[in-house]
Amino acid sequence: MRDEVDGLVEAWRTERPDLDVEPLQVLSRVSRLARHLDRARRTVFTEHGLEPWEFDVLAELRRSGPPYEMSPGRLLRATLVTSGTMTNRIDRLAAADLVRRRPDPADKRGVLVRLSDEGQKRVDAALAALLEYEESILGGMRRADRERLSFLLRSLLSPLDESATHPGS
Amino acid sequence: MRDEVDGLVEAWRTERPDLDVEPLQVLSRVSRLARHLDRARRTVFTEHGLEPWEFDVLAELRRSGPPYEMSPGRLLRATLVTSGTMTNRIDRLAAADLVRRRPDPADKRGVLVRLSDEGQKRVDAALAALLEYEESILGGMRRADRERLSFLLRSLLSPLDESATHPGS
DNA sequence: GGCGACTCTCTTGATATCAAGAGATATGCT
DNA sequence: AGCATATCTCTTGATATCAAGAGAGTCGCC
Repeated sequence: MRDEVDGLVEAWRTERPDLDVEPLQVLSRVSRLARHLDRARRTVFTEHGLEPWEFDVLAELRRSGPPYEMSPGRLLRATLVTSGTMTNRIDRLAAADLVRRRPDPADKRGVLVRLSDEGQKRVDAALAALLEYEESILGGMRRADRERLSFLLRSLLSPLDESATHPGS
Repeated sequence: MRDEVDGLVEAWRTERPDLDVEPLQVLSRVSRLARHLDRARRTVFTEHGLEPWEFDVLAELRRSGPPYEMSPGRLLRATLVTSGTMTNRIDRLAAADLVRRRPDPADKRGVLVRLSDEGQKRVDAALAALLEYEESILGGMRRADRERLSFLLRSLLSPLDESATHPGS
């Protein structure tokens, strides 16, 4: 079994024998795997009439539970985009009738974004398709290995999530 | 130990109890970790006067070994960008004197792109800084766990690399 | 109660990317 | 040899994103 990263590491070891490139064995694989997943997700979502960014926003609303309604501000913080980007996204989602905007009765500065019935249908279908695809990627991996992998990845991710969530350092 | 993905999975389990969202435990962590790594890489490279895309191109040349020279076509295939993007990148790298363009003596259609001395200095320094950062991320992880993680990630990545490298399916 | 600082959404201008195609040279088949 | 096809780099037009800031409304402190 061999992948692109084995070649990458080998090339660096030849060109930079003075450096310890061992961390690439783990972290380059994470990056490359994520790139493949992005491409595949785009394909899966396209089959369900959604762009990846559309899924991101709709899924955030869907996960929040009934009444599937949030402020743009909360949405942009959850999806890590800027306010200009979120305005643009909501405009296009509303034009496609996947969400609806209404004034926030409690704060006249604000609006609320609510998932439409069609939006919920689409995001529910897209999630099912995504999981089906992801299951096929994980394919033969045994349950014990999946859990081991989740555990190890969590140990890397958890400190990073901490520092991103509490940016006060 | 808890991360954002634990919350994500919990929310989906509440809202979609009919679906098995277990694959997210592995693959959402891969995606989120990659996003953190991208941000951090940007920071590290900026400290060395390079954009991430500049590092990608310069590193590709550096890894190819002396004389650190490749065609734009080979570069764009290695970095997975389109030809228009690569032309733009080479323009800017040449303007910054990190690479030089010259006509290919063997093929009058083509040009060759060669790493300049300054380009090599920059990419060498940036790689060292990147590895230092990556080592700090891996921090306390034991060698045996790193190897286990590499092995499991390779088993996921290898089939995907195959299908991307040989697109004839 | 009134004023200043803060928060929220949306707008503007600039940038990097991609998809599609143009123009020039090379290659192979008859 | 000659012509069609393939290959290579670069150009064009459209799009999504971000950074910075504008305008409207809210909240707290004096």
